[in-house]
Amino acid sequence: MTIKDIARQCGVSVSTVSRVLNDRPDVSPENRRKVLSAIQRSNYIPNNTARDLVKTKSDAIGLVVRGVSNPFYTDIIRVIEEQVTARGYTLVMQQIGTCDDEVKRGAMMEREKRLRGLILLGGRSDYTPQELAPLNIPYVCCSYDNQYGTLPPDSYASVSIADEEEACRAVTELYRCGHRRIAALVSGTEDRSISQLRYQGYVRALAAHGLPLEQELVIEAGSFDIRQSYLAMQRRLLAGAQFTALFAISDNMAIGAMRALREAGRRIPEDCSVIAIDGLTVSDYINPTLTTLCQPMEHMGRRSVEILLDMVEHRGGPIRETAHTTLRTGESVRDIS
Amino acid sequence: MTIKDIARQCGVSVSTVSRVLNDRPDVSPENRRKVLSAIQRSNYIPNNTARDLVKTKSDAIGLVVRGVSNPFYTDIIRVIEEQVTARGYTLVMQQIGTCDDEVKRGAMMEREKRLRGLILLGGRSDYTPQELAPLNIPYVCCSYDNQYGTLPPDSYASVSIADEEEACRAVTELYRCGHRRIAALVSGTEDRSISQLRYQGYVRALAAHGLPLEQELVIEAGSFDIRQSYLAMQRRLLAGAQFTALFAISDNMAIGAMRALREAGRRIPEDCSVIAIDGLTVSDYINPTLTTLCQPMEHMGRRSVEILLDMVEHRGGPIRETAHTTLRTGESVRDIS
DNA sequence: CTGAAAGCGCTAACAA
DNA sequence: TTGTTAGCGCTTTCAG
Repeated sequence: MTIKDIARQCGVSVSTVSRVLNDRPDVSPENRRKVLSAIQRSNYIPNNTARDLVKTKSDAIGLVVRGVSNPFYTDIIRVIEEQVTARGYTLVMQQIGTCDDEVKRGAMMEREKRLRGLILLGGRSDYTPQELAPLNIPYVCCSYDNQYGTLPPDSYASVSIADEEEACRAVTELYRCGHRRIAALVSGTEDRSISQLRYQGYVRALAAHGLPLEQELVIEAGSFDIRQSYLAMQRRLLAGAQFTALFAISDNMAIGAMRALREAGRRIPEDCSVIAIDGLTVSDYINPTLTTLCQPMEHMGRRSVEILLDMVEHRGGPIRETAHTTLRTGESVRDIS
Repeated sequence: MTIKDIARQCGVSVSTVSRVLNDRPDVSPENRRKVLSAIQRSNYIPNNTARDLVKTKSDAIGLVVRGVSNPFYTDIIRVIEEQVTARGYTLVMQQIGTCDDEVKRGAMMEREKRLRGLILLGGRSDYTPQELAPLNIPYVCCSYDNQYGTLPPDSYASVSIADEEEACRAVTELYRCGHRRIAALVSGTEDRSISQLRYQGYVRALAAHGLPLEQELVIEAGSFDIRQSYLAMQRRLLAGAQFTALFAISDNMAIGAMRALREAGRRIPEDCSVIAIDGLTVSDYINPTLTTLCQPMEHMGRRSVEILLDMVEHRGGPIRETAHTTLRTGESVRDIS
């Protein structure tokens, strides 16, 4: 079933059919009606491939997700998919491991799939202009920024929270509750990702409140994985680390650590308070419910798509947007002041 | 940069270039070398759109995910994406709400994106041949079967666990531990989805052990949502339901219910044991860790892709495969016998 | 308002 | 082993 068949059925030319297909005004009402009903009747759907070919562009938006197992992304992906589809584009998603290069992958997709735009969900925060050069299409960094890189600030688009600041806020919240020995659970302290940023927020908060930075209280899991977090915390507890509160850079990691704390006989929040950043749905149901700074995932996903399509459709340039978190108070933090 | 440019550069015809592009044997070593180096040099990448058009088929595999927020799917999606990409195809994913029609959506995608095959992740279990008729490409049902439908058993492919049987096994496990008043938390008892299947496993187990089926102990959340599960359980507890154990049809729902139990002052597992089906990663870290029948998600995702591509590449027909769960013993079930 | 015809970039006969 | 050429299904001038 092609445009030709429809044309024949209606006794008009393919151009006329094409016109009604593309909602052009220059078609007589009568012909439009005829064509429309023929399309309906024969269940015809235009061949996108042919369309893309002649228009020398596709309707594909790429999504490269880094660090797949991260449940934080699930909701954002949903929103992105929804928005992209709603705006008439097609989402092509690829997931990559934490060690892969999202830019290289994005550039490959750009050419192979003739992408119109690219969303990078999670990634490194230290791009150089050279690294990004292979990307010839608009892109937006979702949920991270380029804090450590050398991209000119107005040359790229991003939607993220102020990681350092929010981490500082989380730690300050613990401080406000009287905690003075506050541990931090991070992926890495110098991995050039949000882990480092949030770690620095922790460092800044300690400094701001006149607390010493102790290596004993910095726990590196080496990844954002729940199991690695569990194991790292277990090791550190075995080593006898003493603290009354824990700041975890992500909900998922907090959940892993909480099991280790529990197993070591440390009650939460009686013996140890826990606060995190992300705001996973499940965090509000675990025992105890987790106090966390919720990222506005819905908003972030939507804005990423909006900003990207604005660029794709030449309605706007690269915008860097900072979203704000909301404190969701759970049962995991105790005021000991 | 097109195939023509390359041809001109090398002083050969487009067909020759096309031949080396497609790794055909009938090209002289010299020409092949020339073309290859020209391609390299000019950083040329073939236009997939044009390829797809002439071959009247694409390299796209569709994935329709129903019930987006279900964390159970996250891992499977990852595996599916990995496998599909590894085999040289492109994954096009669309998520739909629980009320949307996955077949209709799949059929649309088939035509718009010229899909080669389709994976349906989650869906109804009561398709009729008429409903599936719009689908003219191979498809496989992942994580569910067509128990309630009228599709000829050898006409469709699926990879799933034996939901009813596994549910029966879960409930029997509770029975074995001495429980006699066992509640069930389901989405719906007659929703023609895995919820109904697992509910029937519950019913069968009760019958097998001579226990009465009591309406008071059947809790319908109306969805697979964690919050709805929490609220449903809360309502039922308020109504004064008495039971010593709970069988939840999914981990996610169990987690929601556990909070309600906790808040009602019922300790797990001392006052109420909980068992579920799915085996989410997070379930092994919550407090108490959840006893659950783990679905082999990795395996199921991989097999779905394998079976689908076997059909797409005409290497095999529709296969229905049943995977088996593994009991992961957590702390949520207590032996009271 | 309508139709004929020229491509979009590529593949695959078919001929040479 | 090569090149020529006819499409794949659609959009878009350009005439009428």
